[in-house]
Amino acid sequence: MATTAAVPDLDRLRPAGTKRSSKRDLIVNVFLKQEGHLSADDLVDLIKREDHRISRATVYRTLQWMVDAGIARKVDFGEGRFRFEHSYRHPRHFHLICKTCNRSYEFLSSDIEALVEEVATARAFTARQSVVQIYGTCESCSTGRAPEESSNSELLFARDALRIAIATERSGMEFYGRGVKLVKDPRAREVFRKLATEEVHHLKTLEARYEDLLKQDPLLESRPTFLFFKGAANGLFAAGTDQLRRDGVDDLEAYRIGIRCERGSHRFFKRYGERFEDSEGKQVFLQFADEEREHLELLIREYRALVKRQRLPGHKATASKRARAGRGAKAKARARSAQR
Amino acid sequence: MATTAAVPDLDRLRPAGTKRSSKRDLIVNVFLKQEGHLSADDLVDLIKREDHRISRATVYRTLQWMVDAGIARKVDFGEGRFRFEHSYRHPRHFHLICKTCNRSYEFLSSDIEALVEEVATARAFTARQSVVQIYGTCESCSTGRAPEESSNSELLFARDALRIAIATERSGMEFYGRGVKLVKDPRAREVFRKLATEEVHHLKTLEARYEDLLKQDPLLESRPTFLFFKGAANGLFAAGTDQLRRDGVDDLEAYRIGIRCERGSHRFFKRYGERFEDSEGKQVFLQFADEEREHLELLIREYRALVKRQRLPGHKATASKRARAGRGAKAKARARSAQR
DNA sequence: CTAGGTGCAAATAATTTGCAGAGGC
DNA sequence: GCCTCTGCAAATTATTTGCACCTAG
Repeated sequence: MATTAAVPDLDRLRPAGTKRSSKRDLIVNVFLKQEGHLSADDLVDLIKREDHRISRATVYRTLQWMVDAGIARKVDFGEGRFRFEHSYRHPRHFHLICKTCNRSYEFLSSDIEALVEEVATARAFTARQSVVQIYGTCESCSTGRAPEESSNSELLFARDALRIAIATERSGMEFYGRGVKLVKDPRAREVFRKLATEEVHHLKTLEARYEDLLKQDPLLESRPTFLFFKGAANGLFAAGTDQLRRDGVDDLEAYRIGIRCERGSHRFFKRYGERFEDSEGKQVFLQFADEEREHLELLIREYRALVKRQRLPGHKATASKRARAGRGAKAKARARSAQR
Repeated sequence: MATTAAVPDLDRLRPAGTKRSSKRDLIVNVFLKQEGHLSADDLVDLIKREDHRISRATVYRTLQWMVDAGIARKVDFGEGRFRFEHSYRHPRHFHLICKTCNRSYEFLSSDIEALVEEVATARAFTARQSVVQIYGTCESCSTGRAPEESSNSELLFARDALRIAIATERSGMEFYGRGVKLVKDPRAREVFRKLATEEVHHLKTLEARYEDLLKQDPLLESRPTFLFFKGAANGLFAAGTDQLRRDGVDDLEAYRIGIRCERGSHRFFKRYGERFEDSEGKQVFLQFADEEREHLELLIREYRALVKRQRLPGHKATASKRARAGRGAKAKARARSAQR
């Protein structure tokens, strides 16, 4: 759908000491107009239709050039030959490959990526790229129903990332809202109130963006999940809100929980912001990543200030006594670990 | 190490209407003596050394025959040609592939497998096989140190599966031990006591097997993790034991927790028992799987009996009242879901 | 004796390369 | 004019196949 995008800024990508060529341009354009995973041969056929004087070798050379330039990715579905997919505006992803109809379906799993990283770390292996392929039979082949045409994965990625972001902001709002009521220190209450308001603003921005996205494909909401990310389904602050519900959460504890959640959410916006190849989505996410980092820093600062204030006499006797006693060291250790 | 195993019962594997042949036997034997991932060409070289009159075509044909017979698996590391690995006594696994030295390392992640299954289910895709490959640089290539010789993955698999099984039994022991003290109904106490004893027996069997395994490779304990399975590191009953620690766990709740844990542990033994290609390990695991299923059934029976008994009058008024009131339906629903 | 199994050489199939001429900067 | 791009044909690489011959059951 509508990926008839004009040739991107190829000039930027063009490796040094390289010349423009009308044939290469033609091949690149034809390639970018296609959806899905083309074999070299498929592309040759398409090219021959436009200009039959372009040779097979040139197509091969151009494919290699596109891979080097970062426009295309070479993928191997175990067929004994390679296929090529766009990488411009297509996030890295994994594949479901139907052995019956030879179609392939894309997905991304943050959870699998995290586990892959863990395994690599455990084996002291420096992972540069990973391939996850699930071979089997697709829904339309096993039910006999017509295959649903699939939306382009950039849109799906944006949709899912936004859904997660929205859930995160919503849970953040709830978290800080609950915090305002729970926290005893007046300054802390002010901090929580401020952050709650910010989350509301973020939420509005994200929801507006989500609406925009839906306009690009009316069926977008009904399409299957592209980005799998378990922990984030209810928002990254959901666990924190649960913790706030527990008895005996004092102001310091509330800060610590907030710090943990903000850190997760900062990471989320940073990581997925970088994955967006669409510059607007990227901007929104990276801006939020920055803001979340500011929240994080604010919380840490305030946390420390509160620790200091509680240590001073003239406050609640019990609290300051505890702080001066054995607990002081522990709290410091926690604050330190909170910075990590 | 020591995989110079005699040719397995090839006769069993031999497809119907197939004739014995000394050349094929030679090829199969040479293949099975090798460790690691051979390309067809590697094997041809090895064969030529033994008998230079065996042709390339025969090697190819025999490799295909081995794949069909289930002795070998064809793997694709994206080199433009296939490699072959044993499947006899080698559990299915994933790969870390070093692009510098072209060595490949094996691992298995139950966690990744579970996520892969989830993704497939979400997309209504019938998964038959999945490939996970991590490309990058291995430890010895990035540090320059000599590569550690790796143990054969059958042993590593057995080691890790046994470790998990031992942790599971240990946690099961603790779970039932705690249950005995906590549970009020005398019959339930008896059930918990019985199960605790059984877990002790299991534990002994498994520990003995683990000791045997260590004899096969003195360095076995120091080798890196092969089977990654997060949830099971502390035993599949660990979470259950934590739940027992909570306040307000009544006898029924204790049963429900036990049912959940036994189900997980039954699944574990079944799933990994089937993966063992070593018949002894397989036997131990599958036998345990059966016993865990019996435990499971016992718990469900006893759970139901207790529900019934509590519903009868003459018992603790509060408990039976609750059971007769709104809670009855809920408990039934839980029992039903417990059967799944 | 007959269905497989095997060797050899030739066929495929995907991709790469050498080289001479064409074309952009 | 120089250096890159391109077409063409030939080379390379991994794997398969046709066919005549061989061998186990």
